[in-house]
Amino acid sequence: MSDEPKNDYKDTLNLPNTDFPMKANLNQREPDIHQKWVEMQLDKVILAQRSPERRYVLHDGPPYANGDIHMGHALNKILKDFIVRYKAMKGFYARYVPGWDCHGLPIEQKVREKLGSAAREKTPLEIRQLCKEYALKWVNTQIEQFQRLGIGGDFDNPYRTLNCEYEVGELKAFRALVENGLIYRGRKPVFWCASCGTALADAEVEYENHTSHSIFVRFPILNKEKCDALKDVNAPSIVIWTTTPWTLPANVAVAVHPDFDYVAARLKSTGEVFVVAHYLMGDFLAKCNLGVADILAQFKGGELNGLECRHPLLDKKSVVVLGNHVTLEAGTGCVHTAPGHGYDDYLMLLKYNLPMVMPVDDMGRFTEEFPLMKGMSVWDANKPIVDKLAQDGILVGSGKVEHSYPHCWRCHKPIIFRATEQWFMSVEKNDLRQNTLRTIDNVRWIPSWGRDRIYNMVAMRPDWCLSRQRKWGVPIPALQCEDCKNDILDIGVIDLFTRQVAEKGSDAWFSESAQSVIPEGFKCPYCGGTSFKKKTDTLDVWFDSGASHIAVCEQREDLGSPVDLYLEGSDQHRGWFQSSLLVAMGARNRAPYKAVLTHGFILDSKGEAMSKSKGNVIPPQKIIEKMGADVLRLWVASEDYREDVKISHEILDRISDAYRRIRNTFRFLLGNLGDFRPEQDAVYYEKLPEIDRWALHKLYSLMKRVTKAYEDFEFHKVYHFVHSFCVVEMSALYLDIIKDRLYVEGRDSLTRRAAQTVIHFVADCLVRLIAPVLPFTMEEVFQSLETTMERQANNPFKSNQGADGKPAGFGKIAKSVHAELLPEPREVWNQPALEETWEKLLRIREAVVKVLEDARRRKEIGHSLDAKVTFATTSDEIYSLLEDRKLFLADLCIVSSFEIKKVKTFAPGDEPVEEFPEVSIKAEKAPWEKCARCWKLHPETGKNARHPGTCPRCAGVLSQQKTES
RNA sequence: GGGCCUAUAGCUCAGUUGGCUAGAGCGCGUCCCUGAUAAGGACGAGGCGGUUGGUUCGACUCCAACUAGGCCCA
Repeated sequence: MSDEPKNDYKDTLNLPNTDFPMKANLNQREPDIHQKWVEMQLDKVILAQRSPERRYVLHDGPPYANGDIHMGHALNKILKDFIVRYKAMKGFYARYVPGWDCHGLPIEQKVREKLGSAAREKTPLEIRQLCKEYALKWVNTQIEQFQRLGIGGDFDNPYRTLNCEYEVGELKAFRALVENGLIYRGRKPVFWCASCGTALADAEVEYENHTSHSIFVRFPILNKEKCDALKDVNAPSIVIWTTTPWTLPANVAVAVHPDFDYVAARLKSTGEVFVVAHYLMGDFLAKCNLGVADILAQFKGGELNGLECRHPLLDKKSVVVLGNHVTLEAGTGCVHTAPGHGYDDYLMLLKYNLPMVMPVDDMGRFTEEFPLMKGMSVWDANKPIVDKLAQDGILVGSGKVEHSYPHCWRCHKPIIFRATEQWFMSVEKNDLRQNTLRTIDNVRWIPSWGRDRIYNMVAMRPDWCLSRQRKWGVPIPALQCEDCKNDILDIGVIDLFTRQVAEKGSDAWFSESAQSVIPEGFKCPYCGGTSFKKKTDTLDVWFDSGASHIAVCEQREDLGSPVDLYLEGSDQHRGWFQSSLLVAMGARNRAPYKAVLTHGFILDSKGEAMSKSKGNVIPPQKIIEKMGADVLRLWVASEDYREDVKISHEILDRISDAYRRIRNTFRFLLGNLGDFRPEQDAVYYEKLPEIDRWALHKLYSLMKRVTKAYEDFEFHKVYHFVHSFCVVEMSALYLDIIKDRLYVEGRDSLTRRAAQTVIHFVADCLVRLIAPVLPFTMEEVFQSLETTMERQANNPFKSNQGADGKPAGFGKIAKSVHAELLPEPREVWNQPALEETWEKLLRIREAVVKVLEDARRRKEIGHSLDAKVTFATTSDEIYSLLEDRKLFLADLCIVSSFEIKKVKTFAPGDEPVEEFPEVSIKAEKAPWEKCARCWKLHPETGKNARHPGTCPRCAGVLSQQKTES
């Protein structure tokens, strides 16, 4: 409010000016930008400028269409988007077709849940219709959510596993497997609810407490002479422990661990000899009240291999097998094995080719295979079986035990494990397993341990059970012969059905007659029968997605198979990576991908998994709303995703800071380019001041490093390089130093135009370089830059500036940064010698700045321009380094005066600085007047009458300005 | 219990084949600026390298065990 007249020269300066706002307001701006992309059909615009010959395909693993996306989805899709956008800007015809997994139990379950008891009255077709509506609703929701994240790709033509075309492709894959003889009918134990009469999926099982019998049963060894350790022992029996007496009729073997120590122990009381694990002997004797026993022999479980025992209930034998699943946690270390009633037991069946015995029917009653209790429910049979064992002297001990036991989610009755007929894909036939293992080594796994992970799994995995007793899925087109009841898979049937699917979708299996899929003259291959009915099993959903390379990539002309990259979470080594690989190997005898990239999981700040119960879940929607999708994307970029990634509010706050820093750097660049027309104003490289060339060298180095990081999929390096460039090289150094030139010098002066030339390059290169990571913000910058520069077609700038003669992408009026090409660093910018010199120079600057800080603490100066620096050195090298640049040193350190002196020794009080023993630096308040315009202190300030209060330089600039106007 | 993986400052990351007083940026604290201003600059304080053993003249780097955590199985 002072009325003292002020020499205000502010209006004569070239201060930054831009419409590009400091505050991002991403939550509002991002949807607008996305809308623009939709209007201009950006994806088509990009592809139109690329050649399909040079193609890059990232094939999308389909998320399951049953809910809002979570952070894991966001991580996965954003990473994919980085790659696709990068490849597109690299000049590739980059294709990304998003997909959705639409079939399967969880959706069917949700639909049935909603229907409640009404579900029973619905026909399969009605249920399927509801499932379809449910899935499509979520597909559409997720499309919106992914697009809100800035994910590009063909969202107009995504693939959905429920589409006819997809189902046709999937059946094609299935047909090829059938044709190659890989599909067979077998038995496998599944969860079974005897009261509902149905198989249950894992998700339909709930664990509740249950009281069971706990019994120890002896298996008398019939051929002890086969085992050296036991041949001299009198009448040894192996003892097993079980909590399900009713499974004993299905016993075919006893499993022991090959490496555990076992003993033959003779009871002091009765002289009976029992074989149990050494470690568990005491526990066993106590639980069965058997008193003490003498150890007669001790040996490894492996020595028992192949012994035969008498079956406890039936007139048959039970063999001893070796299994690593045997533990010493409870029981006797000898495990009753009934392959029809347990998964480990079933694996033993596969390993030892044991017989499959299944004396229990759909309603949980014994069949004639266990005549003694035929027709009796297994639950009712427990007691009589225990009694019978006791009666026969086979029971060694018994009691009750309460433990958690699987129950049916619907009727809450305890369930049983029971082998049923299923369709399998063999991993052994045609050497499939070995071929697959070999193929694994021809795929690039990133990180490399992915190879070991999937290799071990494929090496160990059992045959793939493909059938599900469910309605919502692609039906397995199998028929059953009405005469001999055999199930039949026939190529002719599959083909007829596939033709129907192409028209009507897989609903046709339920809507059309069996007759309609039976080829003319078809006969049952087992009995020659001619009447058939349709079976109603559907395919495992993992088969749906596992066939996508055939159903989508092979089907769509511009994709093709194998594709360049699959990119999913590391859990997919067991899931999609493997299902896709097996289908491809079985059907095509090659891998569906050239490379597989995996990311880790999202953890909270403590490194723990996120869960509703822990309350540490951060939904992506919340972050987008609060901070914007670009901030979330920057977070993805900042994390090394090959390991698990952490997210927390602190982390996001840090990222948000980094985002603002990058944004503001651009704002400063844009603000200073308002009057810069590259085609007229750009300065030749050779005429640029040294520091400008240094800045371009740094830009060159940044571009090289960032490009390499993109190539290696190391986005956290992209983030760190870019952020550090903005903070260190630009804000703290170059931009701070050139402010004087930009603001103070004449608008059209060479030195100001030189600085603009550099920051123009920086802005133009940086905006493209970061576009894949921050698509919204960089589009905003790019548009602002375009308007600012009024770029022209046929820009002459490119022809006279690039020493290598290559256009750097200038000169075209592009509508979107994402349709642009990445900037090519110009070779002239690369100046390693300059860099080396400048490292020294900058270290000296650092020392000077520290001395300035001392002066500031002494309250001698405020702004660094208040200072006058006197620099003395005993070193010839340092002296000449500075002497060569003496007119520039004051600007470099942003001080008003910088004097250098060569000295022999330092005077007292002129102690050398810590970093340089041969350098002494003094900073003091410059004894001159401050120029009202440029704020530098200068001896001649105020001597020009026409421009009071200014220094000679400013007076000159002002006179010039007058002439111009 | 098995397969694969992780562990460096409050946070995100660097540390080339074992040889440094373990680095950077952010954040934090203090100061400066008020012509990038809900911005910008400077200085400073922060680390027992998850723990314990071993190999070595020397280990954040190699090996083993343990602990904590992650994914997938059982």
